[in-house]
Amino acid sequence: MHNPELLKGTLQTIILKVLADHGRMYGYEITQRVKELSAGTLVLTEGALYPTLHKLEAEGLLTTERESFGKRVRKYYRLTESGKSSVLARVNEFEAFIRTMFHVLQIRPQF
Amino acid sequence: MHNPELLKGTLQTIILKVLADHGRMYGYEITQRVKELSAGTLVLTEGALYPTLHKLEAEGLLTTERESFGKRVRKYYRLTESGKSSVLARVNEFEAFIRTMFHVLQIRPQF
DNA sequence: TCGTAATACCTAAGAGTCTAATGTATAAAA
DNA sequence: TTTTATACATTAGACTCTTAGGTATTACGA
Repeated sequence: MHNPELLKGTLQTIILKVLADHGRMYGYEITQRVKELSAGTLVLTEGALYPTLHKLEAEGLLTTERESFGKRVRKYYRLTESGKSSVLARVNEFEAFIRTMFHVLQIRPQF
Repeated sequence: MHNPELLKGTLQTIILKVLADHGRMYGYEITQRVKELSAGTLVLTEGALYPTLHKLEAEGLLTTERESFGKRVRKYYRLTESGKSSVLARVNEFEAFIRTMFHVLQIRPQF
């Protein structure tokens, strides 16, 4: 991402939506999937990812379960019912924001 | 704006583009125009607006001229040549960000 | 006329979100 | 065997914004 400031405020939405689309995922897996979906432009840093995951869990939107693969431990996250309800709201909010920005910036790009 | 976090990082782009579209404007006028263009959803606070205008001026993207209307003084901002070159780049950057977000969020809304 | 709202500029403290750096440890690849 | 990738996590500091405060003029309604 050339301007990383634009990303601010979208991280929770990204995490929730990716989890909604993929079911159960662990942190590192989320970063790799987002990198893939964004063709390498969007790289989630660990300093942003983990605190956000913990926060979403504390808010009751995610639950976790630890699983061992040999000596390696992964912490899987999945949406709670509350989390599932939130996803659509967050995505709608993001879309509304984009529509507003299109009006303000007077642009109407072809997507 | 329901989620003001989404706005972060877009303020400079908004100011530059609105100035590009309207020519010469003063601070308060910018807030009103943005409010109008966003149907009231996007309200620029003064604590964000003025420091940003000063910063853009310090970076050479804007120039100012004070003008008096009776005893009231307005400070008009306009794009410099450097500012004009920046506008398109910023808007393109924003559009690229949106395209990336559409991929990551797996959405393709009708605008 | 008198108070309030709108206009018009500005700064500062603090909150929130992120990056960069650091730490620990295992597994795979060169 | 050394580096890279995997996998978790925290912390200091940077950056951007909101909230609150300050000053002053003009317009409007009671």
